[in-house]
Amino acid sequence: MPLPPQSAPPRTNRGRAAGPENRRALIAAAREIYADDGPDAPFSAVAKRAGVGQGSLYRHFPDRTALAIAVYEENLADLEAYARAGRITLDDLFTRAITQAASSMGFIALIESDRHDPRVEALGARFLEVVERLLEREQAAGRLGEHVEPKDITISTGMLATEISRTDPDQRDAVASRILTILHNAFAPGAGRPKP
Amino acid sequence: MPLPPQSAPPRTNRGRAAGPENRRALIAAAREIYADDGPDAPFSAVAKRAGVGQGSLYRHFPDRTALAIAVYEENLADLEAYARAGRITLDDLFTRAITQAASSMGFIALIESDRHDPRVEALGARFLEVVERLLEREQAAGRLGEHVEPKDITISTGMLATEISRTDPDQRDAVASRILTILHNAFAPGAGRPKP
Amino acid sequence: MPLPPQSAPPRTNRGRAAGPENRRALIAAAREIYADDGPDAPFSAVAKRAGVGQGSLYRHFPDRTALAIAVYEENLADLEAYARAGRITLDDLFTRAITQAASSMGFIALIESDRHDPRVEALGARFLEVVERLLEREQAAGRLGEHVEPKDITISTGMLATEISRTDPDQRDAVASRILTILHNAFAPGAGRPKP
Amino acid sequence: MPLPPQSAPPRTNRGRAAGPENRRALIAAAREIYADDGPDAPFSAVAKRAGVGQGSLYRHFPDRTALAIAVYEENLADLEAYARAGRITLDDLFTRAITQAASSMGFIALIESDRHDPRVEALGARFLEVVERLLEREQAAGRLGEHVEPKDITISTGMLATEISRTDPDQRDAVASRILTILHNAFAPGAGRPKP
DNA sequence: CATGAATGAGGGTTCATTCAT
DNA sequence: CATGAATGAACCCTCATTCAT
Repeated sequence: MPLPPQSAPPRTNRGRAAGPENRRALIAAAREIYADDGPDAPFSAVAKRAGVGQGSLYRHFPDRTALAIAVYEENLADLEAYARAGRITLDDLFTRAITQAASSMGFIALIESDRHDPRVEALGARFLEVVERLLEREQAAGRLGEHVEPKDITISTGMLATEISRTDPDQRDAVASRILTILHNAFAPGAGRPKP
Repeated sequence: MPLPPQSAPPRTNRGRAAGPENRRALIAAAREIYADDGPDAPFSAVAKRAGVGQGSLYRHFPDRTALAIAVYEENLADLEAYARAGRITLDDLFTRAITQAASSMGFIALIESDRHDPRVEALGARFLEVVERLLEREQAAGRLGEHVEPKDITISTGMLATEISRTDPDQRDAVASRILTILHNAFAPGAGRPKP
Repeated sequence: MPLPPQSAPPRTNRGRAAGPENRRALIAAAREIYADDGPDAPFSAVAKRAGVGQGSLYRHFPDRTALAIAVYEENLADLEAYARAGRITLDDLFTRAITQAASSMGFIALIESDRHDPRVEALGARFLEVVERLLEREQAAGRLGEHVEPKDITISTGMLATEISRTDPDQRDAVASRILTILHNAFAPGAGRPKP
Repeated sequence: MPLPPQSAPPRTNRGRAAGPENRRALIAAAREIYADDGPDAPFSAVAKRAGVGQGSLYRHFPDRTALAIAVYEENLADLEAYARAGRITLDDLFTRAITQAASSMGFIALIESDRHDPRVEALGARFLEVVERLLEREQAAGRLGEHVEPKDITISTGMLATEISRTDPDQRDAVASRILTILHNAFAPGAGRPKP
C-alpha cells in the first residue's frame, strides 16, 4: 500500500451546516452556467461557479440529469404555485417559458435526452397537469379553440423555450413576439382545421 | 497474440484525384454520423466513417462549422433545384425539414451558434430567397394568409426540424403531424390576428 | 422530486458507550467488504457497511493497515485459542487458511506491504509461535518430516490463502485440494531432499 | 460551438514512425512500473515513464489488460523459444518465474482477474502447452513423479511468482530457495500420495 | 495530397481525509 | 465521542488538432 502523497492541507471545511447552503448554491450556479454557456458546459464548471468542491457537487447531484431536474423542479414548483394562486393564462405560460428559457428551460433539451428517466417522467406529468387545467378553463371561457390538445401546448412550450434560448439576446424579443403570434393564431377559437 | 506489424506500409494513397472523392465521402459520412449519434458526436468519427485519414478531414473542413455548412449547402442546393423546377409548397418545405431533420437539419443548431459567420449568413440568405418566392406565390394564390412573413416561415422551419430531430424516432410521425397542424392553422388565410 | 430535507437532525448519537460496539462493527464490516469486493475496495465502504460515520472509522483505525491488523488479530486470537485447546494439526491450519482466505487472509497481502510495521511484526511472531509448537509436536509424532522448518509452513500458508482468495469461487475446492496435496507430499516424513 | 481554447503548442510530434518504437517503449515502461510500484500503479504512469502521451498509450493498449497481455506475451514467446530450442526443465521454468516475477509475472495477478478474457485464455493455453510437453518428457525420464499433473505445475508457478514478487528484495533468494525445495519435494518421483 | 499515429489538455468521477456540529 | 458533509487531488479516458512520412 503506497502512502498517498499529501501535498497541501485542504482548504477550509465549512462543516456539515454548509450542506443545504451548498445545494442551493449549486442550483443557482447551474442556472447561471447553463444560461451563459449552454447545456453542454462542463459539469465541473457548476461546482467552480458555486464555490464548492467537486465532491460536493457529486454528493448532491450524482449526474447531470439530477442537477437539471433540481433546477427545473424549482421552475415547476413556482409555476404550480402561480397556477394555484389564480387564473393562469396561456400567455403566462409562454411568458415564463421565454423569461426562463435563458436560465433553465434550456434544460428541457437535457431532460428530453433522458426522457425515460422516471424522475423526468414525473416532472413531465406535473407539467402536463398544469397545462390540462389551464386548457380546460380557457376553452370553457372560449379563449382557446376546442381543437387544442394538451400535447399541442407542451410541445409548443418546448419549441418556444428552445428557440429563444438559442437566439441572440438582442433578437430575443422580436423572435419571441413572432412565435407568440404564430401560436396565438394557431390556438385561437375557430382556428381549427382537420389534420392532414 | 500475433506479433504486431512492425511497419505496415501506409494504406492506399489514392493520390491527387482522391480529393473531390474524399470530400464527398466526408459529407456523406457526416450525414450518417449526425443522424446516428447526434451533433455532439466526435468530429473525428466522421473521418473514420468516411474511411479517410484525419488529415484529410481537416484539409477539407478546417472546423465543425465548415463541415456543417457543406452538408447544409447540399440540402439547400437540392431545395433550390426543386423550387426552380416547379411549384414548391409550404408543405414541401416542411416535409423536407422533417425528413432531413435526422440527417442534416440538426445542423441548423450547430450553424446557429456561428450565426455571424459570413458563410452561414450567405446560406441563410439563400434559404430566405426560396421562402420569399414561395410565400409570394402561395399568398397570391390565396393558400397562405397575408399576415405571414418570410421570417415566420424560416423560424417555423427551424423549430420543426429541431423538435423532430430531438424526438424519439417512434414518435416522430405523431409529433410532426401535430406541429404541422399547428403551423397550418397559424398560416392559413384568415388566421391573422393583431400581434400582442 | 420531494423537497430535500433542509436540516435533518444528526442520526442517533449513541454516545460514549458506542465506542467498542462501533469497533466491532467496523471489523465485521471489513471482513464482509474485503470478502465481497477484494482488498482494493474503498476504505470508506467499510464505514458505510458498518453503519458508522467516517469519523468513527478513522478514530478507531487511522489507516488501512490498522484495520487489516485488527481483522487479522481476531483470526489469530481464534487460532491461538484453538491451538491451546487441543492438538492442532497442519491440516487444521491449512483449512483455516482456506476458509478464511475469503474473509481475511487476503489481508496478508495488505499486511505484507507494511512488513516493517512493528504491529505487523508482532502478529507475525505470534503466528510463528503457533507454527513452531505445531511443528515440534507433529514432527515428534512422526507425522511431518524432519526437514520441514517453521518458515516453510508460514510461507506455504500465505501462498495457499493468497491463491485461494484469487481463485474463482466455483474452482476453489478443486484448487485447494490440489495445493493441499502438493504440500502434504512436500512435508511428509521422508520427503526431504537436499536443497538445490 | 464554443471555440476550444488553444493554450500552448503541442510538444514535438515524432510522426508516424514513432509508432512501433512507442509500443516497445510502453511495454518496457510497464515492466519497470509494475516491478517498482506493483500492479496497482496508475495506468498513466506507464505513459509518463515511456515518455509518451496518454493518447498513445490508449491507442496501443486500450485497457490495462491489453498492456499486461503484451508484456506477458513477450515473456511467453521467449519461454516457448527456449523450450523449442532444447530440453527445458522444471527448474528452468521456475527460475524464469523467479527472475521475471519482479518485472512481469506479477501480471499473472492482473491477468487472473480477467480470467475470462479470450486473449488471456489464449495465453493460458500456450503456457499449458509448454508445461505439458515438459512434464511428459521429464516424467518419461523419471525426473518427475507420475502423480504430477500439468495443473500442479501451472498453479505452482503462479504461486511462486506471486510470492516472490511480494517479498522484500533482500529476502527473495532465501524465500525462492525455500519454495523451490518444497516444490521439488512435492514433485519428486515417489512423492505421490493419495489425495485427501 | 493522403494517411494515421502522436500529443496533451480537459472533463468526468472517485475516494482518502478532515472537521464543524 | 459520533456523525457525515466538504474538500480537492488523482486517476481515467476522450478527442481535437498537428505533423512526419
